[in-house]
Amino acid sequence: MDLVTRQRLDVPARPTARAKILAAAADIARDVGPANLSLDAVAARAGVSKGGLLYHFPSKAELLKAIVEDHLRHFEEELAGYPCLTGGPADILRAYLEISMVDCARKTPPASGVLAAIVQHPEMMVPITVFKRQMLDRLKADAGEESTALILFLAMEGLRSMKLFDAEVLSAEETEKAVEALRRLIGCKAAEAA
Amino acid sequence: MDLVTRQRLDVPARPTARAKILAAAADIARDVGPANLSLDAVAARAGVSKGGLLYHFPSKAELLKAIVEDHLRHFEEELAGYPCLTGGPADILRAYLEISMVDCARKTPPASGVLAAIVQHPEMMVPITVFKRQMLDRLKADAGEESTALILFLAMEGLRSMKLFDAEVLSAEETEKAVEALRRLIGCKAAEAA
DNA sequence: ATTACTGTACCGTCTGGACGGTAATGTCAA
DNA sequence: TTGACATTACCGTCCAGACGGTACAGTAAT
Repeated sequence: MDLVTRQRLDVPARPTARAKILAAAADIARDVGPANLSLDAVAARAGVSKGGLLYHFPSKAELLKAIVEDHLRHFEEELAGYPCLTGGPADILRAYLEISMVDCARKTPPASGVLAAIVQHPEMMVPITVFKRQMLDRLKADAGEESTALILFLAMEGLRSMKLFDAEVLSAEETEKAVEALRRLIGCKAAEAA
Repeated sequence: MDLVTRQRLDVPARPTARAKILAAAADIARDVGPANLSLDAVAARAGVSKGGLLYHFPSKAELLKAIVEDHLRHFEEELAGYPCLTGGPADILRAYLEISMVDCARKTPPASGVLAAIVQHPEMMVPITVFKRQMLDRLKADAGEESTALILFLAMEGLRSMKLFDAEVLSAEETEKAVEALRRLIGCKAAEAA
């Protein structure tokens, strides 16, 4: 079984190396700024040699691509694994809201790594844009009113961008209040539809 | 020569060089990715030599700082210059919403330059964060309900981040619908307060 | 022996920015 | 008026260092 197949099947023989490198990249990006991410620094932080790093990721672009793909896959998985309690409408709205929140609350977000990928290779924004678009479509299909989906989506994107830039503009209380308001918005519209 | 450009920037007697450099930086950042902004490229695009560039901005960091400051100042000026029609409550909410929209609709947004500054020197996020926080406080003070200000703020941040990354997720119609919904939200709450 | 890696040494390129010019535009005293 | 010097605005070259990536020798397990 070669490396590529194993990665695809999610069955790493030594799961530590790849995962450690990805985590290290996010850390470094956060520390020195997403534009100043260097392979040397990532290798050092991950506890592997540069040769080792380049064995797993044959180029910097590949590493950054992997970060983006991991990020997207992870979000998708969490969303798919979210327990749909009611089975009724607005379930996806709710799941999206809650998953986005835990995603934002994560202590070491891989977001800085994603940011590094985007600013160094703008074309890596494409899969992210596609993902977001599909997400919005799902929200729209699930929402009673289009505007509900739009507002929820935009507000979550706002919250996400804040985390992305490490800008703690909203206090924890304010964030909670905003989420509460959005929950009300979703619930209200769902009740209308029912 | 360029009267329009000169008027947009306030004081300088010979504003051409400085303004051209700032504009060139935004263009280059957009073209090659915010992380790959180089002084050589900026100088070439601006039609000045590298020495000339470094005369106006003694270091790359100074150039990036100037981009951020210009951006913030510009937004603040537009907001201050917005005609307050009613003189009543929710005026700032409305002005913030409309100014944000024209700011987003701008054909050549300097946003890529700002992004370049942030990702190369994360500490440059600080003044932006402060600005956003003050903005939010003003919105909260003007809003009848706190949640209204929060939702509006977050949604606008979401829209802004979309433009920042050149991700056209929402169509023009969807954007308009979202803005309409937000206008309704503001108007409704203002009427309640009155 | 092969596979699956690690570690090191090195190379070419790019980049920030230091530096030494230079031409035009004041500024001011004689 | 003029010559002497100062300042402003800019040019073009050079260089040390950092970076991405390659080459290759080594190793431990299968």
